[in-house]
Amino acid sequence: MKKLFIYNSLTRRKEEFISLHEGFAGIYVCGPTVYGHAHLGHAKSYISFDIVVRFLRHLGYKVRYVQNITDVGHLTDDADAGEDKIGKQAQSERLQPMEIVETYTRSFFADMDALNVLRPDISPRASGHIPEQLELTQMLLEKGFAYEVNGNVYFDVSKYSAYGKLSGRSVADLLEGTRIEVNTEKRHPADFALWKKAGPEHIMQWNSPWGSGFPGWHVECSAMSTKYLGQPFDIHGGGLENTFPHHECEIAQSEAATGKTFARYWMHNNMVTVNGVKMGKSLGNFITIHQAMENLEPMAIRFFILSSHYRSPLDFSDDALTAGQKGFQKILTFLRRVTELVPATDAGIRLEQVVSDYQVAFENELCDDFNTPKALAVVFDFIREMNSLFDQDDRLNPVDQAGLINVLRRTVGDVLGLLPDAVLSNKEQGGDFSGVMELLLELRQILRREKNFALADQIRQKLTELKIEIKDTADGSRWEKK
RNA sequence: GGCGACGUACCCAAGUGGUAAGGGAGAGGUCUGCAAAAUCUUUAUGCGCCGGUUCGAAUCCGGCCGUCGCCUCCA
Repeated sequence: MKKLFIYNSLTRRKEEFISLHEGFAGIYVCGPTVYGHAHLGHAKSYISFDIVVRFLRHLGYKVRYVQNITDVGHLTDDADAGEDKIGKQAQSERLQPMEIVETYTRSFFADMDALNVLRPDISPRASGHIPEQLELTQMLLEKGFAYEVNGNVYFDVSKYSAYGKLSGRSVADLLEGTRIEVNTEKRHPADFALWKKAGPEHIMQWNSPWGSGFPGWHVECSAMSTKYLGQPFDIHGGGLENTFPHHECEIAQSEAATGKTFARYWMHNNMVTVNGVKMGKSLGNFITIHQAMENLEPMAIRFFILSSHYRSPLDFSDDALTAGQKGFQKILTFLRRVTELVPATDAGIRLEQVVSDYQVAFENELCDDFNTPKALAVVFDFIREMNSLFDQDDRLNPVDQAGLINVLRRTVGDVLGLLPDAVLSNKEQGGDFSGVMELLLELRQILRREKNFALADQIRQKLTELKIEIKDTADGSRWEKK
């Protein structure tokens, strides 16, 4: 198996990835809180981790990918004063919380499907794992890492000396200049809730040894990740903005409770900005994936996201997106060209070596912390080389043609996920009116032969307006739906 | 105020010590009746600014300027 290097946020270094169990990889990624439609930030995050999963599989790992659905406990505000996001949305839409959860969970998966993000193997819901969360909380109480006050249970940060090891903060720093309001119940302002007492206004609440309530947000990820992946497990992923406090708290809870390492490699993807400014719920400038897909095809969005590294911030601007759209189109055009080349057994050149070199180069880039921009550069270099070759001699051995199509499907398709069936079938010739198109092209050939270019160009122009592009080549005309 | 990133051509974006990938846009050539597609050439003696280390720095160190993130909900 090839050596894969991953930047580990915990050590702030690239490290060789060595999975806990040879040939297997367990990965947990913080999933969405389903109280609204997914936005471009989700797209970047889940596409980034989709690449991780796809590439691990490509390398031969058997991957178990767990990504939670947060449907309870995530508050709108400071952990002591806020409302439950789901509950709040339920009130404003006058629906049951679980209706909200269903609606936005389905919406989330629909968007992810459109972006060709593979579904996780397990999508556990927080509300479906209350016992596991209670158990972890209980364990922390028993071991003295937590304390109960008035039906609330808090993690005692002062008992866990490693608190801050992921985010590089010290508990002392947290006291200075902090915006955490002092809650008299808590022994230390940095202590965080494992279990919250629920007032009557809370629709979602469960019985617990400390009265009726609901779990704190951080505890779900600790409980569900280790339930399905064990502890320790290989990779924990999430958005950079969750490094603190969310991930820091996950580590504290899990490692304090069991005395074992929680996750071995931490991966954080960077944020999305829109025209240079942060895309934030509070700023009201966030673009949903659904909105973005009104103007752009999903694969153009995916291509654009992959054209920058996952640890770099990405700015969505019209110019950049247009460039992405065109770049992606170039790959499709090439794939079509290869598919349409007429195989010739007497082809002089064999491509086995160059195809295999290409695949190795492609893999090498991704082995370096999933460097998708470089991998794409390898793809484009290869395309240029092949195009140049076919411009001189378009005879291609059938074995090479199959090999070429295969390697593109494996790399651009299976690993980068840029060739979903929808794209391939959409771009294929045929369809109900292909006969009509052929007739039209034939007539146009006659016009051109008679040098009636005015009329021939008019037909081409009209078709262009109908999103059908005509290309006149030496062997005749071709058409393509745009 | 604390912690942390980043600043590369007209735009996007790789590159962490050895002499600036890739995509888009622009210019010119090939092909074409013309387009489109493809292809070739070309567009940063320079990588925010100023110092330093080094035979050699976009890459390391220090200072400054600027942008952004986290510390409060966010992927």
